[in-house]
Amino acid sequence: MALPQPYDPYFVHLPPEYGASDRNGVNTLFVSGLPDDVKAREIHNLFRRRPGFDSCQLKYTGRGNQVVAFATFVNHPSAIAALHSLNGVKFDPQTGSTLHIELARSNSTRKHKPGSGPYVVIDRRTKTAADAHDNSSEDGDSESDELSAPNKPGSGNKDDLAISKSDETTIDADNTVPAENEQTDKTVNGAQPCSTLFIANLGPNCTEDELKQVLSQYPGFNSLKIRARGGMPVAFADYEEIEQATEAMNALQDSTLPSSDRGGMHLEYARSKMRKP
DNA sequence: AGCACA
Repeated sequence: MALPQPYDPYFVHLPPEYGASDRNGVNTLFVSGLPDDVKAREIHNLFRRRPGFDSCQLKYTGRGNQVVAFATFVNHPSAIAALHSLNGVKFDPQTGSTLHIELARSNSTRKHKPGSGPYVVIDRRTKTAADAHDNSSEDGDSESDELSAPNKPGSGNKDDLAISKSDETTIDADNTVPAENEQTDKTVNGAQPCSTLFIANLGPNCTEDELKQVLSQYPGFNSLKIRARGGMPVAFADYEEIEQATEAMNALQDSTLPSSDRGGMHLEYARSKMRKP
C-alpha cells in the first residue's frame, strides 16, 4: 500500500529499455531469526507462494549456530510485498522465534538450472565463534576449509552447541556479505516485468475460451488474445497489475491444458503491454 | 524458442 510509485492511469508503461531493474533497488531479502535446525526446504516453502518469488538460499553463517537465508524476487516491489507479509511472523511456535526480514545489501540473482534444486545451501559452520580472526573477504564459496573439524549438516551431528544463545538476539546486517554468489545484477531471465503475459507451447487446438477460463481464475485478469503465427498458437494475457500477472505466471507455469498435446504451457512477461481493448 | 495489437 505504501509503494513509492504513484499510479497514474494515463501514464504510459515504460518500454523495456527503461526497465530500471538495475537501479530500482534490491530484489533480495535477508532473513534472520531462524532456528538453527532450519532446513532449506522450509525457507523455500515459506517464500514459494509469494508473488514474484524466484529462488532462495540458506546459509549457515558459522557464527554460533545462527542461520540466515536470502530470498530473491523478480523485482523490488514483490520483494517488498513479501517482506511486509512475512516479517515478524512466528516461524517456530515451540521457541516462539519470529522472522526478521529486511532487504539484503545486494541482489543475489541466480538462475536455477533444471539440474540444480530450487534452493541452495551454503555451509560455513566449520569454524566455531572462537575463531574470530578469519579473513572474511578472501574466503570464497568453496568448502575447502580443513581447518578444524568439518561438520556436515544432515549427518546427524548437531552437538556443536558449545556456544549458548547469549549472542545478540537478532542478527545484525553486518555479516550479510553474500558476495560469494553475487553477480553484477542483471535482469531476471532477461525479461522485464510486465502486466501482460506471453504464453507459448500451447497445443495446436488450444482455444481462446479454454485459456481464458484458466487465466481468469487469477485476480486482475483483463483480456486474452491468441495469435497463430504460422504454426503454433501463442497468446497474450493482460492483467491489471504486474504483481497479478506475476502471480498468474508463477501459478500456471508449465501447467498442461486439456487440449495440449505437448508439455505444459510456458509463460513469460510480454515485451510490451497489451493495448487497451 | 516462438512476442501482437496500435
